[in-house]
Amino acid sequence: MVAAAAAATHTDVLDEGENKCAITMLKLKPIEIDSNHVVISTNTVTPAIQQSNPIKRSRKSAHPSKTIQTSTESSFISLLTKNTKNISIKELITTSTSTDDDSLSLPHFDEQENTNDDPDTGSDDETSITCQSVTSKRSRLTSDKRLEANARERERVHNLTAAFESLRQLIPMYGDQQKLSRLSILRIACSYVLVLGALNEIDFSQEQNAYTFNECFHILSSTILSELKRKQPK
DNA sequence: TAGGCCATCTGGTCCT
DNA sequence: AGGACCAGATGGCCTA
Repeated sequence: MVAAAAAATHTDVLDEGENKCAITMLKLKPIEIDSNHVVISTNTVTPAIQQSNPIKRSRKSAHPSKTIQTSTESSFISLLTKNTKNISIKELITTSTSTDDDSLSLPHFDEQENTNDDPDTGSDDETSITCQSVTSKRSRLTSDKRLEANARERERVHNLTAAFESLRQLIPMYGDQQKLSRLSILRIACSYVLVLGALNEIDFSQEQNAYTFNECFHILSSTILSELKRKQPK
């Protein structure tokens, strides 16, 4: 199936016989979709994805300890930029660096007693006062809530990744060695929908142009070729 | 080495 | 009110 689709997509213009062959092959694809499109499941796919890519998982798992401070800093500065338009960039930098310890590397908990002995965070110069006045307007999550939210967000993104992987396996020109970006997957999938629609005499195009099958197939072939050009080594 | 891509964290906003 | 969703920021990996 993959090989057949791959062969077909390397020919932009097909004659009648090849078209019939392509139609026959492409008609097999919806059957696969019908049988597989419900594979995605929050409870089943995500663990598989997590285990299928241990290198990335382990690599990314080491990420938070190294970047939480800078990430929080950037978010903090961007938040300050949003909320306090009268603060200059220089002041923002001063604020972020003057409180660069626990106050930035960890969330500021509402119910946590701020009996911090740290002289830096305890210093009540103008910048720290400004910082406190800004942070008091924000709704902070507790550490447990923050971790739970992070876990949910990871789960959500993992599901998204799993859905992309599932979609990638359904589109033509997918080989085991093929690596397509999410954007490429979406582009090819859109073109593929046009082809499937043409096969069933349904116009899925946004403009309702009623593309012919040849036009749809050409669009699909062009899309695949253009996306592969981005990936394939020269 | 620059750029593309992705995972993760985070805070804000929307929805139920 | 809590969870889902979203966007911004950041760093790591890979490739041309």
